[in-house]
Amino acid sequence: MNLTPLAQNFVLHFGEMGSRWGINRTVGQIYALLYVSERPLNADEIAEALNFSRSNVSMGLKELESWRLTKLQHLPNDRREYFSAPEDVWAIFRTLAEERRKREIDPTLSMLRDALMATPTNDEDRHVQQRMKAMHDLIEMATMWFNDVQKLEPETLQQLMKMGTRVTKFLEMKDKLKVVAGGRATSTRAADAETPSTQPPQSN
Amino acid sequence: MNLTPLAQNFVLHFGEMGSRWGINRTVGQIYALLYVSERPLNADEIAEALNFSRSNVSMGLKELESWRLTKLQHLPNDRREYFSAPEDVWAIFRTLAEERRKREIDPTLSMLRDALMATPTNDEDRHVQQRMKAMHDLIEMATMWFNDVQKLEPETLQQLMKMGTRVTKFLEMKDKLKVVAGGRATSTRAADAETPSTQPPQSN
DNA sequence: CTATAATTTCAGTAATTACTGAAAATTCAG
DNA sequence: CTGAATTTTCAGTAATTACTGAAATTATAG
Repeated sequence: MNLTPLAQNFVLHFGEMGSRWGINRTVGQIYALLYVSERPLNADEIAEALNFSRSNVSMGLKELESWRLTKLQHLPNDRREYFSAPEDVWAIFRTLAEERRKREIDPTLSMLRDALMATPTNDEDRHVQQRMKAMHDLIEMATMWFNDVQKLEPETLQQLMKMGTRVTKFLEMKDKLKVVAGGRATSTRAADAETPSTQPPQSN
Repeated sequence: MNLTPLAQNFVLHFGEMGSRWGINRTVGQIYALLYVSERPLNADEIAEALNFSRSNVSMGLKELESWRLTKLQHLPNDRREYFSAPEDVWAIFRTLAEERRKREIDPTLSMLRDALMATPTNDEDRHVQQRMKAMHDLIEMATMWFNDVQKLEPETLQQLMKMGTRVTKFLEMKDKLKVVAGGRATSTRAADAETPSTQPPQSN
């Protein structure tokens, strides 16, 4: 196992990136290596290619597995386990986002929700709650949106993204029509994401 | 400066979260404190509230500043600097994303682009490049999309998100028209993911 | 200017996190 | 079963990152 400079470079860069996103360098490198490899690799090959101890690789793989970013398989007449990365970059991205949501966003949301249940006993806490509410609502909305989007076929999503803000032209049109028709302009299933007190329904 | 349990809890949680996202605990806590505080705080107040050394606070604030997440101001008859967090959570989120893009995504894209310029001399590198291309394209598209979206008014964006995947109905329609018009039936059979059998109501 | 208040820097140290090698556990061919 | 191959665990150590206090720097009131 000897990496070409091209692969080497990629792997090192991803190690760095990983560490900026709360994933350790080693794990990032292992992942990058699997990602660019044309065939599944066993732990010894990984250890050799990256110059890590066998045990370090074992731990890294376990970590990756917990993120559901590796596929495990066996080769005929070989007892060793072979690892590879899923090929579809969209799927990878989705998995990662999903996992982060479960681990970090959901607990945060739940903490915020709990905190918002308490009845504030003074002005300071009243203000703290207001701020928490603002954050809670943003996160919740983003989460729900992501949840929706996650169900789309990559192609659809891709199309959507490529359209960029042009989608809004559609909304604007729709809105104008509604306004003309005399109704409330806003309203969607947002209803359950409830907008209390703060804002009156508006149409710009 | 004595934090209420409510604020305390929030601050600690954000410290934890920060560290999972590559921002150190201290910085996360300082930010959270500023975020929930009803008035700007000076460095000493922060140090006291969080039990950090003055110098640690100084460093933390510098870091936050580099992320453009603090506002600095002066109070009448007071030489000290007072810090606060921007109030608009959408703006905060945008700033953060923007900054991360500049620091992490852009360099990655540029690394990938460079690597893709090289002419591969063997099959292995050819494959490595293919994988890099896939990742490059995904990241680039997401970045461009984000760039577009960033320009939207928060309200518009909010509206879009609340619509969730229903925006795709529009695309489907557009597509069907194309197909009928005799074209290539390419890409989006978006629907089969999870098309509800009935037309969703456009407004309630 | 000068004196003092406020902030920043930074070398040293503490705390945390990453990594290793040896040993234990698991797996499986024979 | 047995024993060799493979993987995992984990205590110890290395490396990294965070934090502090003292000293230096900067800002400003008088």
